[in-house]
Amino acid sequence: MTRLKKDYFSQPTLEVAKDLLGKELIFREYKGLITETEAYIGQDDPACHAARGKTPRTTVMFGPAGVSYVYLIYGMYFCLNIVTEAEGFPAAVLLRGLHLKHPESKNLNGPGKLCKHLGITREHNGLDLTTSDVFYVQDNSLKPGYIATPRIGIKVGTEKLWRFIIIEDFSAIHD
DNA sequence: ACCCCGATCGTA
DNA sequence: ACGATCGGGGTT
Repeated sequence: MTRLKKDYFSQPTLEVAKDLLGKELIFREYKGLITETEAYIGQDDPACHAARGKTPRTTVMFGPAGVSYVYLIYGMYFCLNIVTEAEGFPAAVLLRGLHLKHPESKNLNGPGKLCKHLGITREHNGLDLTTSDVFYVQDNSLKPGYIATPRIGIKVGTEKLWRFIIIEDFSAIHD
């Protein structure tokens, strides 16, 4: 059991997005298994926030891997991403689902619900998950099966199957 | 300064 | 099917 480091998040985004399934997200007192992700990859991906270049909001996506990208969506919800790939290449993995195991068992399906329940807001944007002691991803031995589908809520780039969902039911698993 | 609209979600 | 709610970013 080891914490995922810079080298891990620097891999190709699709690899990271798939491999993060089943890994443990730790945020303060919360711990849960990642059950759903989406990949947003570079300026050729029209659905990527950084598709039209670097702006104040998307600056962190151009930065080093393993850093959080948190943004406000629809004026009401926050979404949590982890930046991937080489510095200068804007890409990230959106965390869309978490099977919370601690301090309570709860299925957080949806990026807005995930952030709301954990208390993740704009103030958690730009944090380095590879050095923080309270916000990071922990490796484990799980190798869950998954399916790939189009990404949710976008109007462009829908032909890419860049959403990944765990098949297994983790409701009975605890550490 | 203005305006459009979005990587969502709960309610109807 | 739809409204809530507001900031990012392009346009005037």
